[in-house]
Amino acid sequence: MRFELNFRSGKPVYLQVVDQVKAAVASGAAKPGDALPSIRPLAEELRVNRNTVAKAYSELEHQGVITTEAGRGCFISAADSPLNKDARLQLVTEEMDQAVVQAHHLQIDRDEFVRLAEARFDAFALRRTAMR
Amino acid sequence: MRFELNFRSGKPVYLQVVDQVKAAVASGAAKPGDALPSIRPLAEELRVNRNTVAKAYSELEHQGVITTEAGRGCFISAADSPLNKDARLQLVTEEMDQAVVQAHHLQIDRDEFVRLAEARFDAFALRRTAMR
Amino acid sequence: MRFELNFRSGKPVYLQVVDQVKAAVASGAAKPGDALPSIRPLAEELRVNRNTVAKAYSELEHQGVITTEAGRGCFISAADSPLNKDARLQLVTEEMDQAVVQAHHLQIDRDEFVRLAEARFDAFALRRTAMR
Amino acid sequence: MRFELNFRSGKPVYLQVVDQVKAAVASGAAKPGDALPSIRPLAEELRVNRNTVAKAYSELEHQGVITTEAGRGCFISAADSPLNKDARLQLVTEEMDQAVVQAHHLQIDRDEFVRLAEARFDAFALRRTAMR
DNA sequence: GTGGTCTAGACCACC
DNA sequence: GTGGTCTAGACCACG
Repeated sequence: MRFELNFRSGKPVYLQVVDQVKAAVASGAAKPGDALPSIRPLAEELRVNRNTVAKAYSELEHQGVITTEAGRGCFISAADSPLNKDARLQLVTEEMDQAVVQAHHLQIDRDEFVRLAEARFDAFALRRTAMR
Repeated sequence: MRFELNFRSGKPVYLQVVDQVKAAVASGAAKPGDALPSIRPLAEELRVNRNTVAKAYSELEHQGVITTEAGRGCFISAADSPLNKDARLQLVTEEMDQAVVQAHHLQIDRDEFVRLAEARFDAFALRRTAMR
Repeated sequence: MRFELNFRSGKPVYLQVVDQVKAAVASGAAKPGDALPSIRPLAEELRVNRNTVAKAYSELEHQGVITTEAGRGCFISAADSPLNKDARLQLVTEEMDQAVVQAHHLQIDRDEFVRLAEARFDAFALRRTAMR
Repeated sequence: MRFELNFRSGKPVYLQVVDQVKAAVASGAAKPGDALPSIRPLAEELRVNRNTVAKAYSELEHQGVITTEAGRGCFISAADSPLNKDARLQLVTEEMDQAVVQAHHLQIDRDEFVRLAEARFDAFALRRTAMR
């Protein structure tokens, strides 16, 4: 599982982690029983404080998304069925709408906007394969 | 103009107001010249402090979305960002990246993502012309 | 960095701080990368509320003069305004007009005024190179 | 006596009037015994509230710069000797420095800055002759 | 320790 | 009535 953090978005980092784990579960990419990265290495990789990762995991446990087993690690709990395609598209649509709104205020036209969508998607895909 | 606040999302309240005003403008629900709700009554309606609404409006003014006239009120301004092209693209890229991250975690593929970008851009453009 | 506040000038305190930081940068006394005083100690030293200093720093960040890193501090940023040329000229024009008004009321003629513009611009440029 | 107001400077309007009257006295352009415009017409001309002009005049009276004679009007009091040239240049220099600082942050070069000084001085001079 | 958000309530400038 | 500035003091996110 890979996390993408944006330190400038104003959204608390621990919530970004929470939301990304929940998204992975919702899509079926993370399945019940899968292990999450342990706190210390993940904190180092993300360059955030251990407390921040711990808070995210604690919140996830509180929401019933994961269970922590002392000394062993954190695991995805037996969870709700993953969301169907429409529901997942709906969640991405909410993010996309934010980008559309920003584009309107900054006078970015349709061509540029679509080119940007392609370019950024490809840039992320490339980074992922490169890290394998 | 109707606002929907979520006090438990972790997203700052003033930013929720900012985003909702920007969305209203981008969707054509608010047009240049329209008056925004006055700070004090809106704060009461939303059950937040006056300063919180003031901070949202101040941020909107910094972003060039509204203009405030002391003693008169706040108004939607004619869209015309004073930022240069690079800065504008950079800001839209940041929003787009959030959608890309969400798409990856929810296993939305490239084709669907680009189709979504086109569809949402067109949806907003259509609503704006319909409101005219 | 030393600040001189005048509480009876009618000029908002936070704007006095903003202008003095900008002046320090323009004169070379503060260089890109330099840390600004932390908000709390500075507020104490200036005998103003913490929020007032925070507002000044927030304004400076909006203007691109500094960058703030939550939990670390505030730093002078590399000068590179994201505004387009028209907007930049417009802002300088507003400052220049205040000098012109003052000059007219104090009966400074055109030649003296232009010589003053050259002399002060050069004085700042010289100080910046000397501080390097 | 002509006033130039800047509603966007953040400086209270009444203080702008106060400072401009004091500048005219300091330069010798306004002499003891000279009448100031009466409150109501001036407020109309400047498009500000009568209270704002009244407050400026009250402040000037408090500072001993003018005297008001009920039913007759406001007059420059017997005043300090007007400032000499150097002192007046010093006052304009303070304003000019603000413009230089702004120019530095907005990457306006020397040529543009000097051209701007000439252009704005001429623009004001032109407006004044046109209104005669 | 750093900066960020929010509240409660004061006073000011302006219409 | 409008928005703007400032204070005092709380809690949060982060290192």
